[in-house]
Amino acid sequence: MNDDHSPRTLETVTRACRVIEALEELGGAGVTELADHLGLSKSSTHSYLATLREQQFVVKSGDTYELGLEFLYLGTAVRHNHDLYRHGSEEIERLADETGEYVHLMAEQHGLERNVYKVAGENAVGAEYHARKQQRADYLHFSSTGKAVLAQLETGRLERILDQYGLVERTEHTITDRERLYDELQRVRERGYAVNDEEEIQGIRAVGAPVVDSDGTVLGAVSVSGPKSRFDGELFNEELPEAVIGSANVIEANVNMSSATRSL
Amino acid sequence: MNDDHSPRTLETVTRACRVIEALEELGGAGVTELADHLGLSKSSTHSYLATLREQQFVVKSGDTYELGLEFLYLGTAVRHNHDLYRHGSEEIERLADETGEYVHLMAEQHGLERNVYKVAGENAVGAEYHARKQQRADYLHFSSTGKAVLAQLETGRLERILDQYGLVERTEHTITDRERLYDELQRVRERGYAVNDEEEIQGIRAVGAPVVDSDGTVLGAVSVSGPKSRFDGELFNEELPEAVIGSANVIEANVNMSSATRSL
DNA sequence: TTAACCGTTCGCATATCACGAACACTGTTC
DNA sequence: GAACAGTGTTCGTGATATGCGAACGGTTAA
Repeated sequence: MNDDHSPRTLETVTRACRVIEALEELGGAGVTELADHLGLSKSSTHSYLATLREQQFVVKSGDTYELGLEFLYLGTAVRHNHDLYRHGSEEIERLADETGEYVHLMAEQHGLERNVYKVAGENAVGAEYHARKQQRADYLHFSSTGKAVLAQLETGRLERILDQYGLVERTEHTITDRERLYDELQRVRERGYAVNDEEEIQGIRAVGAPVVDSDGTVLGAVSVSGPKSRFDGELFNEELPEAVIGSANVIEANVNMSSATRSL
Repeated sequence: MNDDHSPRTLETVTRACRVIEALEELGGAGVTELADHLGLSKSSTHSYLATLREQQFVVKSGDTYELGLEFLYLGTAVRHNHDLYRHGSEEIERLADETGEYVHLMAEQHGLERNVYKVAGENAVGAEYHARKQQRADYLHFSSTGKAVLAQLETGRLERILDQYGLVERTEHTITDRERLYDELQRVRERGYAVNDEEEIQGIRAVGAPVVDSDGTVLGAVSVSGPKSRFDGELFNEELPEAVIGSANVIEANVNMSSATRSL
């Protein structure tokens, strides 16, 4: 049950991945700049860039190398193959229409939260929040979707994730105590939805519900988020939870329907 | 002026790229399946997958490996960094509203056409066309955007691209003769826009205009496409060309404005 | 029970990659 | 106008990381 005997990995591939990430972070770079950034020699860095370019993963304009549109292609392909997007995008759009707020569809990968799809409702606010959610990947313990997912994991995996990443404090409201988090997750399981009360960003609240497979594995979670001023009272405690859980259930139904027809 | 002395390239990186592409094509795969597909040994294939997984580029569910959401992140990052998207997305949306048809924003990379952004107008039709445009990358010589771009390239680059890829026939209307293409490109330059008259897909016409930098380099092209039945007469010969050129000009202005302010 | 599949691990031989030094080119500086 | 400090690029070499095959552990089917 333990997948820990770290398998043999290829340094050359690892370095290639770091080159790609660095190009993204820097928004394109020259050979020398990249070499410094990665701690590689200029000549080696050049070889990596030349290879990625030959494979059309990277383009060169003038003397700077950038990630190519191949990544956009791969990204949309990944999204379209993802169960949550295939069976959830329409429902997410509907929910954004209904609530008028920001709606997110997230999945967990490698113990971190990844954005699958997001839609801004008519009254959706929060340029800052929007930008924050643009992050590569983020921790699970301070978002409504993250907590909704964590609450569904078997304790073994939960603990391994917490061990690996810890409970980083993002705002003063972030839960940083392990026992408090366990209590919180218990409440999430009881209520069927999770809440983010300014734990990720000051002034922003969110309500999230997990999307669970028919075999009980979590696929991810749906959330609605908005300003604290608006997210209050009956809306925050009843209407939104109901709406979010409803959407999650619709998506679950779509997923299960499709997997049922697939096995005919 | 010749960049041809093919530089030294890293086989390990090339193979990693092929693994990624194969995972995309197959929509996820097991070790043995991938090894067969790539002509590598099982053990080597495993090492590649293990490395890509460690770098969080790949996820493993059960016994099948799939591309991770990292690619979606990288893809949207690439799009948001792309000049055409930054300064063109709004205009493209406006054009889709105005015409009610399918609108595309494309760029050339490595001599092929890459989709940057697309918006479906209200009456937009063509599921097939839509799917076709989902392609990884396509040739330049049979699309309106592709021809608009080709018409702006210096003859050296143009010839190198044609030498590399040839004039593949996609439909019976595709231009497969070099001289005829040169004539066509000359007309494109004279009129300021390019036409695709069922050269890519039967029954689909399109009008495209290039987006050119202030130093004269092509950034890409805009197009409007739709069914032959509707794309006819005054609309096809005057209104749409005017609209498409207008949009291209707006995007050019945005791009130049931004590069002007940047150099202060 | 056996057999035929998986995915994974490991040792070994060899091909591959990292480095530094040199090159070509550009723009700057004095 | 010449020397210089920056680029990006090429190439030879030695150290080592990688590819392979064989074997292992597991699951499913016969």
